[in-house]
Amino acid sequence: MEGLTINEAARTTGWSPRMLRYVEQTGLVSPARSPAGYRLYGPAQLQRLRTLKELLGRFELGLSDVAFAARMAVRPDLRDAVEGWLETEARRPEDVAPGDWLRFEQEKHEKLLAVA
Amino acid sequence: MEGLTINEAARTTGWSPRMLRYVEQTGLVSPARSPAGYRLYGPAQLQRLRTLKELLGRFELGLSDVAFAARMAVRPDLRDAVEGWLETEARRPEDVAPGDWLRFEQEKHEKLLAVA
DNA sequence: AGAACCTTGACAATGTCGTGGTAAGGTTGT
DNA sequence: ACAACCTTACCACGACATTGTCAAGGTTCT
Repeated sequence: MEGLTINEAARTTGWSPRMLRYVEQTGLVSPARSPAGYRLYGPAQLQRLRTLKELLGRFELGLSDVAFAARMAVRPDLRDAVEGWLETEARRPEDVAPGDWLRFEQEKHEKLLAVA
Repeated sequence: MEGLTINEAARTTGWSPRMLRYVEQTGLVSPARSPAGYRLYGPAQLQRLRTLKELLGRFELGLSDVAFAARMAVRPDLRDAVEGWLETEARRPEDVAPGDWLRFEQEKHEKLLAVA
């Protein structure tokens, strides 16, 4: 029995057993399994669970937010598309010649979405 | 009346008027206003609305996902904390000496969360 | 002035998220 | 064998996300 079982892990991380299963379901922290199927949390998982809790509390995030970030981290096409869309938001008309900036935006969006 | 009113914008973008108000509420696309308070969508907003629709459909995203990405784009502390947490996920024990890697993770998380 | 817009606000239906339970059944340590 | 675990699979509830629709009232165009 290499590692803590779910109730032990719950006690040392502050999550409930129920939530540990839910966190696993989101794909954010997945423990190993014993031959009989018991969840076995190692030091790495325990640490990740604690810091995850910190992260969520500090910024008022939901698990789904972090799960979405994870999805972006693993899929460059997603990330590029989202960040590309967001980049145009900050851009101001003053940055570009009066007649050009709209066409610029348009082509940029088209390119980004076409590639993705 | 510089720009399209909400129903006109709805027709050319594929969003419903109701959803255009909702999108505005999420902060993702905010039209200008006429002196009387009418929403006026310019070419830039229309383009952003169309590409936003594309983006959501192509990757099965919700507005809240993109809103969260926008929040990260605007707050480096949030972004760094989330990405820092995620980075450890990909890392394998083999990358580091057997006794060191856990301490390494631990310190990394502590630093990241302390700074944020 | 009257039709055809626009505004905000509210109520409603459906769906997902975050959590907690509970039940039926397998595993483990003494 | 028996207590104390564990597993999966459900039901449930409140909060939020996504849409629609309707009402009361202001604006615009002809």
